[in-house]
Amino acid sequence: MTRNKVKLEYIANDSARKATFKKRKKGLLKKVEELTTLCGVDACAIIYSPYDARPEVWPSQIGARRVLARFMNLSQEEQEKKMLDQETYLRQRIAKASQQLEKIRDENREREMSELMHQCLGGVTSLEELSLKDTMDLCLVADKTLELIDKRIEFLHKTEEDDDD
Amino acid sequence: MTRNKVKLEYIANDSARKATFKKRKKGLLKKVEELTTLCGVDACAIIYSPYDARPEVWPSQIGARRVLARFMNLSQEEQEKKMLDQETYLRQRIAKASQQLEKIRDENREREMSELMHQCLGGVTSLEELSLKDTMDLCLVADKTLELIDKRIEFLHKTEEDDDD
DNA sequence: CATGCTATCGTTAGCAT
DNA sequence: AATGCTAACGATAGCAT
Repeated sequence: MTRNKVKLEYIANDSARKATFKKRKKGLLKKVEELTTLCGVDACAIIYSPYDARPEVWPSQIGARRVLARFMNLSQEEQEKKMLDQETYLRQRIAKASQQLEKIRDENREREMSELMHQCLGGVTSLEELSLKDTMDLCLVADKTLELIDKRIEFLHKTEEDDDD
Repeated sequence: MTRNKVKLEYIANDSARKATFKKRKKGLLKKVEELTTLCGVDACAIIYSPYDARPEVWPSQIGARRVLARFMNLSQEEQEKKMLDQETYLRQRIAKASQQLEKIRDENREREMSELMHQCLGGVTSLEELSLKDTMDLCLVADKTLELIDKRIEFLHKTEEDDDD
């Protein structure tokens, strides 16, 4: 069941597409209902499909028209400002994923350099074998480590003073 | 985490409500995007909230307007026919749940009578102790059981004939 | 073709940072 | 407040009837 991750693309098979449509339409309307109930916001949904002459509308003809009236009254320019269109939406998701990737790369780089530093200290690796970039990044990690050691020393001194009191 | 099932009602706490709104709005837009992509249907969503002056709109100003134009052009009467309003939606869900309940009750009743029949056959219970309704239902179960036995006998006879061939 | 089932996957409430 | 995390919950794809 649901063995292969569903690809997000048009379902070619007619009956499978209709079945998925019915299920997901139902799920979507439920979500809209929950959102408006839980958060007290005004929303509507309109879904056109080849399976019905009329669109599916939520929450009701009246409710939808009220929301739409608000929407249609906004000037076109005003709307464009806050509008989250599909391209913007996808760009935001890509940007976020890229950020996460970079963060993970940075973390990995730091771990590498930390390991390298310990290898150098243990004499397994020699500084002469390293590229310029590796040497520089190694310096950063070494600096960080020194800072940590300084803080530790300071803490231990403070503890000693407290003991004297 | 999510210890107590979320009650479907307005969230009184301001910050919790806002947090839930942001999360669910995002999830909802994703669902709309998926539905249109997978099933090739025309849809839009518009969500007003107290957190933004402008509504959240999907898929875009142009796309939403195209769907809305279709919708607004329908006569009011035509719309009412196919409209699934909130009350109808809830009534359908209640009706379905009631059906399931009744089905389960029937099944339980049949199990009860089956047990009762075996008790009677074993002499644990006497037919004199039973109400009219119980007796009648017991008859139904007994009839069913007899049918099963007849079928089994028929099957065994057939098997015997086959052995003779 | 519609409906029901359920393993699997996606969503999110509550918490931590 | 906003963001990230994750256990728990809900939605649903594929199948059976």
